[in-house]
Amino acid sequence: MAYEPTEHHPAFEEYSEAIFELAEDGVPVIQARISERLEVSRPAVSEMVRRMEREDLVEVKDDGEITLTGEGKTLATTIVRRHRLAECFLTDVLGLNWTDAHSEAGRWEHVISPTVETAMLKVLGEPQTCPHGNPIPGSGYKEPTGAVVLSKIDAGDPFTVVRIPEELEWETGQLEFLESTGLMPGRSGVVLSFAPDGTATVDVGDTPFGVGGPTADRIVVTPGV
Amino acid sequence: MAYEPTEHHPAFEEYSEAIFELAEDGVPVIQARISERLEVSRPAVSEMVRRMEREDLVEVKDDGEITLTGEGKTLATTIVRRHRLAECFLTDVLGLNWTDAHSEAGRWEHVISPTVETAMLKVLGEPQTCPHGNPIPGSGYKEPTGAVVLSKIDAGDPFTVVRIPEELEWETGQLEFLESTGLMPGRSGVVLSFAPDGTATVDVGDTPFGVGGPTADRIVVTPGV
DNA sequence: ACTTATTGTTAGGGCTACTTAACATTTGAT
DNA sequence: ATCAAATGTTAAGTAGCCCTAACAATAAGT
Repeated sequence: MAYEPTEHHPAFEEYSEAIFELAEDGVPVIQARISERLEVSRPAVSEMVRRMEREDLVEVKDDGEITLTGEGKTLATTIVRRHRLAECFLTDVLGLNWTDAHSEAGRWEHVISPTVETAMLKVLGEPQTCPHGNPIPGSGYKEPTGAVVLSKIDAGDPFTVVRIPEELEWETGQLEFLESTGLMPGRSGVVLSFAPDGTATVDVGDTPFGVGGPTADRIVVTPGV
Repeated sequence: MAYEPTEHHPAFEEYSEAIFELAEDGVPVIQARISERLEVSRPAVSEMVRRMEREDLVEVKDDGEITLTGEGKTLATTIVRRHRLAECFLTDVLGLNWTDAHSEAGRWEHVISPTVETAMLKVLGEPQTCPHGNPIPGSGYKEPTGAVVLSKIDAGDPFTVVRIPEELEWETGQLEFLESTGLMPGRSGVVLSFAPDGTATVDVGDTPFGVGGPTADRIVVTPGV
């Protein structure tokens, strides 16, 4: 059928999303970080940021920090919402695994229309988070009080997984690993020990396994069962 | 997430699909027809056909007729299959109407992976045609014997709709009209009369209505109920 | 046969989004 | 304070896909 481009340039969608998620993950939003996450060269980011500034999607502070404008935030939350909704849909309705759902959703997010979005929300019963526990913008989700990162749990103490931040999903192999070990939102376990380098050994039901320090610094959990 | 381009260039997918569907509709496959259906300039088609020839997706005969090579046909049927499967999915699972489903599917077809395709087939129970009655390539669908176009039915005789060819779906307003009148696959009706200009007046249950000659020349039906 | 319509191609551009190479600046660590 | 690492920018170039204008060749109608 007639070639139908997206309303907004797909690249603007991708960059807005990256900026939103970097901020969400607490990473300083500068060009270098965008370059890494999107795997494009720094000059490419430099150029795109200039264009997005011209289009009033972002503002760049004197120290280089990039923030989304109102319009930019609208675009970003729309894409993030569609991404996470698509992940729910792909796992719950089509039975895909975490890993596949994540990469598929990276394409779906640019193709989902408001009509489809509404229909998906209805079929799924208004979910509030994606399968990895990240909030669906606009769903009214509130992170449980007392949420901390896994590395803050004392050795010997129990915990319940809240969410796997987007930053980790983007590391190759990470989702496969977490899904295979069962370290996923809603699951409870116990921290058995911490190695000097920060590696945590945890038990969520099956065989205990190690979680690297940087990863344990990012996975959000609540203390207790 | 990292920007993931499609395996094949989206334009190649779009052109292959157009070529496949023109042939399916019995329209001579020449550049001018592709130009019209995709709503791009003739030079654009000229260039793309040259590129697709270079990539071994099509062959151009001396008289200008364009045919898909084996590889081209594989690509085309893949896209057409995903398009029609998506239409089924969008109507049956997400409850979209015909018109929306058709335009959405035009984007989905480029985004659906083999994994998702398999999952959709399963959820839908291996459908053989899209909601408009067009065969899903690879489904083993056989058009009913004795199928003819609506304009071949004698005035006063009953008929059952088999399919609305892709060519009509692409005309703006056509799907809305057909859906609103109920002239859709599986429905039976009676041809009340033919005007001198070929316009057919039909009755499929509600108020009788007229169907233009060119349209009646394309809608496929079987005689009888 | 002659005119008109249809079709395809060249030539010359444009826009988006990317690349590498090279350079300037800033930040951090010792 | 200095050297190295990190960051952003310029410049120049590429690929993909599109456009208009102009032109040549073919097909069709009177």
